[in-house]
Amino acid sequence: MKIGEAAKATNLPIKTVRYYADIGLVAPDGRGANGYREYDETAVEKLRFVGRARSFGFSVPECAELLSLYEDKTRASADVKRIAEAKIVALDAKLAELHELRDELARVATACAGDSRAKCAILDRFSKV
Amino acid sequence: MKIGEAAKATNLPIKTVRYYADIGLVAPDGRGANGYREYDETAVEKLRFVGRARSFGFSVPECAELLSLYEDKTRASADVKRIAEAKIVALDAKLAELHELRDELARVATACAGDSRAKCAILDRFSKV
DNA sequence: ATAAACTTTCCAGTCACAGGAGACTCAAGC
DNA sequence: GCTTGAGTCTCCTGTGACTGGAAAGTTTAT
Repeated sequence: MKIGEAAKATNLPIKTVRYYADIGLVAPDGRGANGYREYDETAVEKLRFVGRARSFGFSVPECAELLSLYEDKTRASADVKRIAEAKIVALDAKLAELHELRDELARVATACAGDSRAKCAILDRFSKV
Repeated sequence: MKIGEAAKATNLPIKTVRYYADIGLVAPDGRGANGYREYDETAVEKLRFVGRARSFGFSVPECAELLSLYEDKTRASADVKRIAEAKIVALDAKLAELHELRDELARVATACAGDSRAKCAILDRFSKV
């Protein structure tokens, strides 16, 4: 199939599919006589794989690593587990901080009277003027 | 305090602090006679807030909006409250998304044997939609 | 036959920084 | 007083992961 169809099938922008081909992350099956990229089911499968991994917060180099693990079925799954667990630790830290930020913002919101007065206790604390 | 100390206090790279000053996101308190940026506790507080907000995917313009809650005393508090509450909704959505991501990743990581066997639930999960 | 849609390459721009050069300033040690 | 090293300044370029657009060729539908 051509790049447009592959893009639709993987739910990725055409530009992104082309970009992945350019950087050698997911190469198309080959080129047609007209020079068009040809994607077979395997390539589409890899694109889907990468798309999902990216949405999980893996960088492109990490995706390349995962993809190589994916391609080489004989490799130990411990490698994949190690990468995933490192990612979970980072996510937990992010979650904790996000909660903190959310609560801080909520404090600001509740401290606001919500009327037309330009007075806000917490804002006063931060404002220097 | 000078930029290095401010950077250390906020756990941000010096380059980033300078960048925020350049684009007017978090201006230093002023400049010393030698031209060095001077940061007071208010500026440091803002840097900390921005640092956290940025790490959750809030763009710089969005951070500017969040900061305006602290900075703009002339804004009616109803507006402040409205903006704050909209951001809280966005934060909650982000929280939920991250939670989902984290749990999904944790689930497949535990399912992954982590030994030398070729089968890995993580990779399966990526490839099976 | 022609128009619309699709694909190609190439180049520029984006966002939020990061790296490095070259010059200036400051505090400490000799 | 001088040197050394660390810290800071501005300016310029590079990065990651795309995204947009131009100009040209190809395919498909009417």
